[in-house]
Amino acid sequence: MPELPEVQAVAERLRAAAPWARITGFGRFRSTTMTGGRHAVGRRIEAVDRRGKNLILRLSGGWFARVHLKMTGDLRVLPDARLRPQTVRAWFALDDGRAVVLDDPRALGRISLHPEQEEQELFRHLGPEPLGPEFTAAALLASARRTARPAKLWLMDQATVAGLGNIYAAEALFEARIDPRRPAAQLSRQRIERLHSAILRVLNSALASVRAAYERPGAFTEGEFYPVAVYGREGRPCPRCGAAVRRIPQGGRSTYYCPKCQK
DNA sequence: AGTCACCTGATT
DNA sequence: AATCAGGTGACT
Repeated sequence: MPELPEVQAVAERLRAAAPWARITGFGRFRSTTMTGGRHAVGRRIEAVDRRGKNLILRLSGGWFARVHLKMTGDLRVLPDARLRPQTVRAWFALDDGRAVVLDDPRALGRISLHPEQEEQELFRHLGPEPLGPEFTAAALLASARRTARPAKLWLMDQATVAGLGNIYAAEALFEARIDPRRPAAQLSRQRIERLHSAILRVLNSALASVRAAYERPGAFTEGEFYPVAVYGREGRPCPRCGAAVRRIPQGGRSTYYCPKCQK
């Protein structure tokens, strides 16, 4: 599921479940799924934030839970902790009977508990929030000049900008008409400006789609909730020029792009 | 800078 | 049986 827009929607949906009761216990699928769970017991959730693709559950008494959904995770509230699907890999039981659960068929998602002083260190490797004030074309240009990597791999690096993944990196490059294989350091200032605004457009429009889908149960399982131009569309016509969309391996995963209009 | 391990399930 | 999957950190 989750790149930045999906993680943001998860955060917003969780916020709607406030006010929170106290955490009375926790459970986990394996010891690696959640670490430090005991530090959450007796505390209350005070806020839900997002940093890149991470969720932060701020707890009373100066602690927080960092949740990473990885490939297939979802974090939500169930009305009854005892009625949890098999794919729930970790949960916090609340004293009103509800539970906050990490539902993750693939079991790659992780939760860890930390004192608030550790937050800076924990997220030190993350670049600017793309929808925040620090993400400017100038900052993106400076980052591009410091790397030898192809544009797509550079964009997916969480140190470049926090929250883009395989889908939205490909979509932003399509939108900006940039070949994903082109070394980032070669991109002109004008192209970087185009890319910067493409990232904002793609993420904002995905966010609108994801929010709409969340208000309609089942929308995610129906497949297309975001109108992708190239991702997963190998061989289908480019919506801009009609040429066949191509799929190439980059960094061990698939990149989709239009060979005719991305230069 | 590139590859692999972590996991499970869907698809070919 | 093999390959692929919206992620990332730990290895060569």
